Amino acid sequence: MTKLQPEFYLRDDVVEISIALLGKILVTNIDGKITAGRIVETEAYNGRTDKASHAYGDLRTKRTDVMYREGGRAYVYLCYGVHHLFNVVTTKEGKADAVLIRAVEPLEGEETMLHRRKQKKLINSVTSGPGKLSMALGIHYRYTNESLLNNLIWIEEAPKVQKKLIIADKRIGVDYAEEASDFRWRFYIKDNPYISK
DNA sequence: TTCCCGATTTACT
DNA sequence: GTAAATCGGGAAA
Repeated sequence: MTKLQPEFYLRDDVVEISIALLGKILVTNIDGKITAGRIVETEAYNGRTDKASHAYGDLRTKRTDVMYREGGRAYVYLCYGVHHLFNVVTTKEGKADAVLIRAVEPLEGEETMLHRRKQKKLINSVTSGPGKLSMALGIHYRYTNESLLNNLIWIEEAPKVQKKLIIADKRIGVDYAEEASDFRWRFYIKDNPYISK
């Protein structure tokens, strides 16, 4: 399989990259276990100008610093003190754009995913949400800033998803972001059972 | 240092 | 349907 290269992440439109990430394969090699899933749901966060983004208003702190770096690395942060949310940092250095991966469809390492999720049976709830997929794939916020060109967390090439199968809708959980909460920057593959609810 | 709260999930009533 | 879990980041003091 072919790992996505810097050119993919360095394109200048985070929304375009969010759409392009649908169908691609997110792979982790953590604790000696390979797990992989097909990306079926994403959300774009448009850096410093997006009220829903952690970098809004040029906010630059220890946590958000990684968003300002060059595309092609992970931004993972702890949400509600419980969940590790995985983002792909995109575009050029200084823009602070990122794509939240909201759901994947398991492809490899299902047993490991179930074990990490403390579930017995493979049903859609194993990876149908941003906190769930991180737990299933073993992604911890200690991996923030990790390069996606290394061999811990990476994304592999896969055929483009047909345009007619891609749905654009409002982002989830960003009601506080005023007009930005209405932007249709959430993208998912139509009828896929692993979409978050 | 204190205080508030979140790009969520799960287990309840 | 509602609420609890749980803790680091960021703002205020």
